[in-house]
Parts: sequence; C-alpha cells; structure tokens
Amino acid sequence: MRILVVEDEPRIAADIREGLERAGYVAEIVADGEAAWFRAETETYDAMVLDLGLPRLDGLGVLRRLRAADVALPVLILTARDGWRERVEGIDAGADDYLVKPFRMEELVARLRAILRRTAGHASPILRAGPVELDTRTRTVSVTGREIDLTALEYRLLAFLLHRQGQVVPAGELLDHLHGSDSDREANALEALLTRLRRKLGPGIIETRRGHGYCVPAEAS
Amino acid sequence: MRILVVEDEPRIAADIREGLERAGYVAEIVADGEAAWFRAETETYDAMVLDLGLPRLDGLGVLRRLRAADVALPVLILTARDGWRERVEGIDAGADDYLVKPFRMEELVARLRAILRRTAGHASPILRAGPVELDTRTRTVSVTGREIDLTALEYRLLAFLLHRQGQVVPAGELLDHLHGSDSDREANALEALLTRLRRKLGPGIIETRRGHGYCVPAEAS
DNA sequence: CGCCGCCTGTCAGCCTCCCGTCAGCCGGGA
DNA sequence: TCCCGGCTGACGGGAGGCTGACAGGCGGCG
Repeated sequence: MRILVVEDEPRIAADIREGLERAGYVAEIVADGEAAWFRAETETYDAMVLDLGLPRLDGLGVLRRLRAADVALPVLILTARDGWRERVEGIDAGADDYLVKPFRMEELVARLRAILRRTAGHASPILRAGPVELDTRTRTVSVTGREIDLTALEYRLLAFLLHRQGQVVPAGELLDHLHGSDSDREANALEALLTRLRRKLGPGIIETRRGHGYCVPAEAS
Repeated sequence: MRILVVEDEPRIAADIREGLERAGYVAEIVADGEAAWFRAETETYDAMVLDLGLPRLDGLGVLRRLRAADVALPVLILTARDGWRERVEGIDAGADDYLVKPFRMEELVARLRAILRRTAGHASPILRAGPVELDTRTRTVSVTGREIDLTALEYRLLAFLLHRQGQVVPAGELLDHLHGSDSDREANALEALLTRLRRKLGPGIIETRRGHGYCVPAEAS
C-alpha cells in the first residue's frame, strides 16, 4: 500500500511518515499542492493524505482538480480544529473522510485503513510480475503456479517492489521500509536478503541498477 | 465472531452482550450513532446489531451512511413494536433482517446466525476442513466423526479460522476477534490456546506461518 | 459458605530457523 | 590492470513460536 502524504510542515510530515510505515504502508511526502497534483497524476497511489492549507496550490484546489480529472484516489483530508467550513467544502469536493488537527497517529491509521477497505473492491489484491503472483489476502506467493514459501521479511520486500513495479528503488529506501527509518543496519543485510529472495523467485524478477537501486521491470506480463 | 452492538439503553445493552457472549460471540457495545459509525468504519466486525432510535445520529442514519460507503457488514435492526414504518425504511436502507422489541435472546442469536451464514457465502451451517467438522447450530466439533469438546475460547478460535479458511490471519487480528479490541492480552496467551486446541484437533489442521500468522489450509476438503 | 473442578493467562525453558555479519569473489568501468 | 559496487556461502546470535507447569478466577455443587 502506497500512500501520498501532502503536508508542508516537516515535523508533522515526518511523524506521519513514521506512523504509516510502522503500520506497514509506504509513505511518500510532498510539500506543496503543485507537487501533489503532479505526483498523483503521474504515479499510482492507494490513497492520499491531504493537508488543507498548503503553499502554492491549496489542498482544496488539489482535490477539485483530481476529481475533475476523474482520479478515483481515496483522499483523507487534515483540517484545523476550527475549520468547520473547510471540512464541509472538503467533503463536497470529494474527500472520503477528514481528520481534525491535532490528531493521534492511531486515528490516522485507523481512518486510512477504513477508506482503503472501502475502496478495496476496485483494486485487485493480487500483484503480478511475469511468472510471479503475490496474493495479499492469503499472503501467498507463487511462481509459474507453484506456491513458494517466503519469510516475513522476504515477503515485505517483494510486496514493496511489486507495488512500485517499473520504478527503481534506492537501497536506502528499501532498508527504511523494512526496518523503519531508525535502523543502523548495513547495506549488506539487504543484499543477503535479496540473494535469498532471488533464489526462490528465479532470475529476471528483481533487477539491479548499479549505483541506483533495484527494480521489478514493468511488463513481461 | 465479533459483533458490534449499537444500543443506548444500558440494561438492554447488557442483556444483549450477555446473550451474545453466551452464544460464543464477542460483543462490543456503543451507545450512540456517531460512535457506531466510527467503530464500524475503523474496525472489522462480522455483524452489527443496531437499535433504531438513538441519540445524536439515529440508527437509520448510521445504516444509510454505511451502505453509502459500501460497507457490506451484515446488519440486524431492532425496532419498537409499532415501528412499522421504521422497519420498512430499515430494510430499504440495507438492513439484512429486523427484530421487534421486546424479543427473546434466543431469537436474536438465531437471526444473527442466519444472516452471518448467508453473508459468509456458506450455504451450510457446517464448516469443514479435512477431518474436522464444526456445526455452528449445535456448537459441536468432530474429528473423523468422533465428537470432541472444546472450551468456549477454543471454539471461537477454530470457528474464526474456518470462516477464513485458506487465508493467513495475523496473531493480532485473532486476539481482536477473541477478546475485542480493548484487550491487553499477551501474544503468549494465544500460543497457549493454540497448543491446547491443536492437541485436540490433531496435526495438520492449523498451520503456523512464522512471522505472518496462522491459517487453516484451503484444500483437503 | 466453602470446597472443587475447569478454564485460561502467565512464566520459564527449549527449539527452530531467520537474518545480520563477515569474508571472499565477481564483473564492469576507467 | 585496479577499484568499487554488488553478490554469495557460511555461521552464530537471537527472536519467534511451542509447551509443560502453575496459579488466579469463576461457577457449580454440596
């Protein structure tokens, strides 16, 4: 699950990133409305957390443009405590839910899970890349129809790369996702993990881009 | 099975809780519509018992919002004796069944079981996995035809896993469904319970996926 | 009211196997 | 050719999971 977080206050943004990643999501932060609009249009996310009250293009503007462009992305908006008017406008503009600042991280995660569940009907729970299939409901992975056993960490790594199929992901980001950002693990641990995972998947699934990172190539479906 | 009960009258709420727990369900009570909406959206329940005529957001309002949000949760509504109009509106708003107050607890449980069975897609009230058979009406379990007795908790755990046969269920989720979300029980309690249950069932019924959770394998019908 | 049994959470000890580390190798680029 | 980034086999520590023992609690029964 990949979440786009639009928040200009660095402290809060960092908190949200940490909370989401602790809950097993992948968070990407952008700080202003223009960037949010661009990312939401050019990449695929599973949901968006949108602070109203942003520099450049404000949150409501982003939301309206998204809906006008028929982007069905679920959106959770963050509003100030006294932003009663904002909330109403936000819901009218197509937000799926709102949360009043300040809030507890648990609540953010709970509401996010709720709107993800609601929209879960649309997205297939199965991620595919060539001969590899990953079923998020049963947490099973198969290669050319044959089921294989992955450890918890291998599974998370594969799921993450499949969510970002076609993109090159830097090693540092992978480590962050696997262990939280406060990890002093060495890069070699990731390499060892990758070796073990590749052995189970077979060749050609996970590619190395020397100096850049790793990726699962887009098609070959 | 985890049931959300929405009832503002404490006496009745307590009665329902007791009846449901006696029948082997886990009941969580909320007293008003806003709370009901929030809980139903942020947690996962197997069904909801909803009193129409609540403070703040009324029962019908809750139901309409749930259905508008595409939440498929089975809902059983409670209405006053002369609430003919309410009943019709309730069914129109997406309730699965209704019950007229006052009612006998046995009837509530029976109807609940019926709508649970319907929505689970199980035509039969008997759940099977390999040599194990669980009859939800009589609450009996047998292995290769020989009846065994399970404690209340063991039964709940087995029933839940059988309902989600083929899926891997994380330990945290199992604890939620066994005790409700407000439990500070330790993971080890679950492990102890599993040991006792497995001893009665024999090997191969409940599998551990280290780091992922537990599951009853799908095939072996 | 007190005794007794069963259920279930906690604790401690054990076992399995995951995964981080290390050391050495490979291969591409200058 | 050397160097650097990435790969891989081996191994040991430790986390995750299992189980036997025990105790507190609750209901049943005399």
